[in-house]
Amino acid sequence: MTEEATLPSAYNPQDVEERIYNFWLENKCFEGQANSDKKSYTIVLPPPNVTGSLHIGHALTITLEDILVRWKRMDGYNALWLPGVDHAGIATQMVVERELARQNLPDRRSLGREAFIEKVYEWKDDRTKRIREQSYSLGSSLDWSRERFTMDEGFCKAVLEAFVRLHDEGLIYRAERLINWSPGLHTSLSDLEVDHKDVQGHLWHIVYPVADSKETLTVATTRPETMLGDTAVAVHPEDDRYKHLIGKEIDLPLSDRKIPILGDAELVDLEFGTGAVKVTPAHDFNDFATGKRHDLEMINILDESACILLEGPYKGMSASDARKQIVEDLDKAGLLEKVEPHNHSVGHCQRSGCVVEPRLSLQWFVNTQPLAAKAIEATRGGKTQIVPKRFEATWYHWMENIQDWCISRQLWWGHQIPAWYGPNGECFVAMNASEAKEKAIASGLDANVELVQDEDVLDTWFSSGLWPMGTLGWPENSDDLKTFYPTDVLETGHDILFFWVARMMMMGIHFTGEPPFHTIFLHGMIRDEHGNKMSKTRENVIDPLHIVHGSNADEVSGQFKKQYPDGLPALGADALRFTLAAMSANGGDIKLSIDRILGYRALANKVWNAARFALMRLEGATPPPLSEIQADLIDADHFILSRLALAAEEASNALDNYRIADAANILYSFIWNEFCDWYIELVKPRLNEDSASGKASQACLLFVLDKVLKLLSPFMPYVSEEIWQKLPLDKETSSLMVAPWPGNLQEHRNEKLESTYRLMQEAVTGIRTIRAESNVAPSKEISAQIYTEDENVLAALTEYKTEVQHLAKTSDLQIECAKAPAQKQCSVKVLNQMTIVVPLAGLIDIEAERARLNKNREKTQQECEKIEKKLSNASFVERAPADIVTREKERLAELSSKLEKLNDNLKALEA
RNA sequence: GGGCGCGUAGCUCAGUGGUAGAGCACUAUCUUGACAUGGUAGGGGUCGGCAGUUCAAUCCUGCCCGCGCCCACCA
Repeated sequence: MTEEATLPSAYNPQDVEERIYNFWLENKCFEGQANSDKKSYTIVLPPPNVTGSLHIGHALTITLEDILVRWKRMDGYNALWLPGVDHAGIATQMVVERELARQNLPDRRSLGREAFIEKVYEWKDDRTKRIREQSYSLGSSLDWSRERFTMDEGFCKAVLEAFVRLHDEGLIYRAERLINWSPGLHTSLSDLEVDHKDVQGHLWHIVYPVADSKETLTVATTRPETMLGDTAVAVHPEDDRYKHLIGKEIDLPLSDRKIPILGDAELVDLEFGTGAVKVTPAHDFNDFATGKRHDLEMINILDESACILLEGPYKGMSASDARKQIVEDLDKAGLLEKVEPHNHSVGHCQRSGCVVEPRLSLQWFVNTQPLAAKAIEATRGGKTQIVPKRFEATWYHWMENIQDWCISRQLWWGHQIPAWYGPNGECFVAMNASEAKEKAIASGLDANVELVQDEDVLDTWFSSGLWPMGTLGWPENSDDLKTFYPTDVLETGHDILFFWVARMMMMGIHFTGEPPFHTIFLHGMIRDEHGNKMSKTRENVIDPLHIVHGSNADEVSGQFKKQYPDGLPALGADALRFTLAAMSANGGDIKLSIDRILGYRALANKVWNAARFALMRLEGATPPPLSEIQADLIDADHFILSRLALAAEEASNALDNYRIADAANILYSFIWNEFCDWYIELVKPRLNEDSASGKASQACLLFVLDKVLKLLSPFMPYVSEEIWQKLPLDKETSSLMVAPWPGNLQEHRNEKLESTYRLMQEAVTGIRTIRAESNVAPSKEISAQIYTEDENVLAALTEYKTEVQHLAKTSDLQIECAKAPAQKQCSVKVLNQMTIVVPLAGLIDIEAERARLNKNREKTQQECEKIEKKLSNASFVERAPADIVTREKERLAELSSKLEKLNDNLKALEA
């Protein structure tokens, strides 16, 4: 045995991962080639937010995308997987502001815009580095030479270009509207950034006096404080209780104003509350629409922090304080009729958690309907498919009901809106200040006019929406854009289907005429093993890097402390990747457990040891290629080759259909249950024989191992590469990760051989079962007899006698074409096509044997009756397909014969 | 209010119109020269309930029960 051919007895990822990753980097294995002759395959990584570090969800994204990209790269494609980070406007600005506060540094406003942005850039650089290193740790084959950032120079250009063009086309406009406002963050939000939560509130019934009358009108509201901004009361025009009041006025309590009573069938639901609704157009979306319909005054009563703005007793109070005070004042005045508990849904800011206020303000919007129409067309027409298909329903529902998108944010961190204003509010949208000035002059403004740029920045998702094209060079028609655009697959969590994927589809199609990808591949959310959301407060977070590199006792989350008080060992990137891949079925949520990862770590170790075995036995020699020793292969070899060919085909098909979990499971069971459990055991006696068969077995073992490593490489890139590098093979490439994908091994398929070879496996398992049930030590050689009445079975078993003897440890094995004679002092196993008899003189426990036979007999009897019943049903025989009927008949014959043998043996036992 | 999904072994989940599966856990046994992160064998399921379609339903249809998620401006 040569020194270099030995492997340690257990796979230790820590010894391997960093070295292998650097090897790939040095060999530029990850880089896509612009202008390549090969067909391209492109995925852009969903850019992580620079706010933080990678969590387990990112690990899933990276795993699934890396598997696809590594597979396609091996399969001959010019693969590009492009990394980058997202500036994540609101989130990052918030995190950095919090960080400044934590360090007792001056806050954002005292720093000023420029200095603050500088601070954010420091944060961004630090985080980007960290995210990059974390990506390395997971083994991601990202093309780092093409790494992008949503605010790098080229990307800024893309964003400006997109904004200016959409504006020129009339698809971006500025308008005063009611928008979602975050009083905590002092910025507008898009509809999607508002989370609606059910809140237990109240319905206050307030008495509104009708002007110049003794009558009153009681309104019901969940927000009494907004009555300061009421500009009407609405009733249903058909409501007999109130319709005589329409056209009259209300003396609005607590305000010195009169407001009209109107009839509005759209706003008012006769059944709800009192049937009379106070209308506050500046603070409620429905009321806003009503205000538009009736041309009502819109009174803004709240400032940007949601405190009362109006002069008077409530000025400066927060909305909730004002509510208390107003309710109290109304009560004192005898105007509070009653208060009912009432559940309703309240919008909360997705980032800060504060209650979102509808706020009237001047903002920029995208007219999304024309853009969405084309995205719908692309998915309807099949140019872009959504996997899994069930997400199409939600996709269409959302796309078809899309609302205009508020894209301006009152933040500092982000792409500043390329609009400049003249002294009288004239607005000029341009790529830069000087172009804006040109436009201003062209419009007739003075040449010395001072223009001021819009202070606001764009919604982060506006820039992310340009990610696939922008990262490849758009708006320039760059080589990368020509080579890699449209990209192929957009893989991401289904939670950002609307936020991100929909926007990319709309923007991509609008600007390039092509959908940015042909497949939208969505995965689920990762939860803890009980299905709970992972969160710091629950202490159930699994940090991917703690899995990969291990973690000490302090780093282990609370939930795992009991189980792993000393921390976790390094389980390796391969184990984590394989786990995530194997559990990712159907785009469903993943309930992740450490146990599961441990199980797949064992797979890495299993492969490692299979290779270790091969290397030890090959003793450094390179066997001839399989093609040269074809004639010396025996059925054991042909069998595993055929099974390998099937596994390779099925795994490739699964990948083709985005069934990553299926592919992983196919490989797992081939490697473990077929290659290791059967083939390696079978090949052991032959490997070091000095014969043609011995040489052939070496060649075959190595051939299968090589293919296994290739198939496994996208899933477990590290362990497979490390082993492959040590194999005595003539290698096509310097790295496994760029070696050819063994998708087509059809020439090795041999289904007929597989079915006869299974008889050998059945015989072995049968003898082993008898051993186990009769407590015969595995080390003890026994003798056995196999009886069959089928010539073909006899021939097969005779052919594979050596294998059976070896695997079942039977020194004396007789195979006979006869009905099994009834024998005493024997343990008997009756199978469908054979009966196995193991003489156990003195060892046999008659009672246990009888119980076993009886149990088997009962089961067989039941089966028989079931089939007999089926076959005696005339309509079954008539209407079921012929092959099903034939199969049932054959089974019945088999089972009856088995039953007969079982009865014979039971009788013999009594004798 | 609308939409989507789930309910299969103790747990986490695959799956199929015609003989119910995996991993982990469990039981017994074995340290044999690849691997105890292992080997061998075993136990364990009226496939949520009810009805329908069908020769045949865990699978298709409907209803019901339980549980998730998404969308929606329900004063």
